[in-house]
Amino acid sequence: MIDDHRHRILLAAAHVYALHGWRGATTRRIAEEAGVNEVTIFRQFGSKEALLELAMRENSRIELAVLPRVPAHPMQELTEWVRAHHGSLCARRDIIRQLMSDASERPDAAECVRHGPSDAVAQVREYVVDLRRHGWISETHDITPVDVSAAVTMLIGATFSDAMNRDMMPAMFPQPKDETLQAYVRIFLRGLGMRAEPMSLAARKVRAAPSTSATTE
Amino acid sequence: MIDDHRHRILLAAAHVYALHGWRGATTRRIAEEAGVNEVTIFRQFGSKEALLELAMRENSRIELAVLPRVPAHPMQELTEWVRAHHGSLCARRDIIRQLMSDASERPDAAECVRHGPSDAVAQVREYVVDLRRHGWISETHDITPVDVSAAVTMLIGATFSDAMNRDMMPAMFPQPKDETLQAYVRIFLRGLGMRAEPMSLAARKVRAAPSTSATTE
DNA sequence: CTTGCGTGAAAGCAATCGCTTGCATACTGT
DNA sequence: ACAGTATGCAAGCGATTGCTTTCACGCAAG
Repeated sequence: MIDDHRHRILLAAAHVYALHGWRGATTRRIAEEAGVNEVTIFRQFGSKEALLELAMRENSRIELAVLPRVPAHPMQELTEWVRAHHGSLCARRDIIRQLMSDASERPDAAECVRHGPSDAVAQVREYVVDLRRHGWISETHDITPVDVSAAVTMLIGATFSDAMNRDMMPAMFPQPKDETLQAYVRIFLRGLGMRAEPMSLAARKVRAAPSTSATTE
Repeated sequence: MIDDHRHRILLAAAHVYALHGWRGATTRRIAEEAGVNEVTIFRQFGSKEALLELAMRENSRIELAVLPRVPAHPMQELTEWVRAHHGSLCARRDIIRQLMSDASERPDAAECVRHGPSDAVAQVREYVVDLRRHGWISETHDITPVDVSAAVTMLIGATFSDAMNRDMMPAMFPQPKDETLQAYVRIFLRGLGMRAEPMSLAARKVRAAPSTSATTE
């Protein structure tokens, strides 16, 4: 029973915070939303600050999908991953927006939102390194390490912007979500100089050559 | 004298709002920051709502640089434009963050922030159309209209994300700002299948072929 | 000199904020 | 049966909010 109350309060706190931010997330509103007396909040968590800190730690983390260790169908794998990441960001959209604006007053709010995109960048960059290692991207091309790094940041950034802004600035997103995300990946891979098939050197690692993976879904 | 007061109050209102959001931008704080008695605010603007509405209308708009009507040095022109756009976004970074989180409570707050990126997308898309018309991008390539549209959204989205997040998530941006922005443009143009020189058909429109414009600065 | 007008200083008002207190009630384990 | 714990309810505290009122001062135009 007590855990049920704590859980409901934490959920309500995250929900109210997502809608109204730190100052707008009053203990009375959270209590009402949780169907709980306001005093219960203070007896269980001590203070509004402690409650929201807990609620954010448990509720602002976005789960990352995993990219395969060795690339088989880059276009397809990356598109699927980007869609999953975009979905995670959308699910926490309001909370992320509030955290980012509250960060100027409560620096620890930034901490909650920092890891998501950073981990995403790290994971995709690792995947791109594997792409090069397995011959999908020529190493002798005129693509510098800065290009690779920036391309990854660009893909994650565009996905982030899409998740945060699509509902708010429709004119910025003339195409439907799914096709746009897929196109992000296509531009990304083409911008990195990806081939339709991996080079002969590493070709033996791939069982069947996926000849259309770069241009079709 | 009276206009000087109004101006100082509007500036202070925008500044305090950028730091503390709607609820945190109290009339007492704004008055203190403006070096003005609190009553003066209400006598001049009527209410906190009217004041902030005015302050936002005058202070949240970001100025857009212009792209040349006919492309001559795409890589260089686009990079310069993206840098200017990034700078405009950074200058209003805090205000944009607050507006985006306040949008769930005050829908008209979203209005202030909507036009910037949308206009940017429209302008770059027009530039890309000109790129194709002048032969910088093959029309017969496997690049669909959705790709073009998404690429533009991607470039603006990555620039937006860079401006909003770079200070908050350093791990997401391992490379320095200027090189990253330039790399965004490079990935963007390469992802669109841009050539080093425009095609012969439209080549006569360009006086001297800028042979290095796609790979160098 | 007088008449407005813009301003500052001080006080205050109703509402809301985070948080506390006191007391009654219900459930749980021994 | 008893003690301990978790909860609800009502009331209230001091602080802060947006906003108002009252009075006094300075200053420019008639």
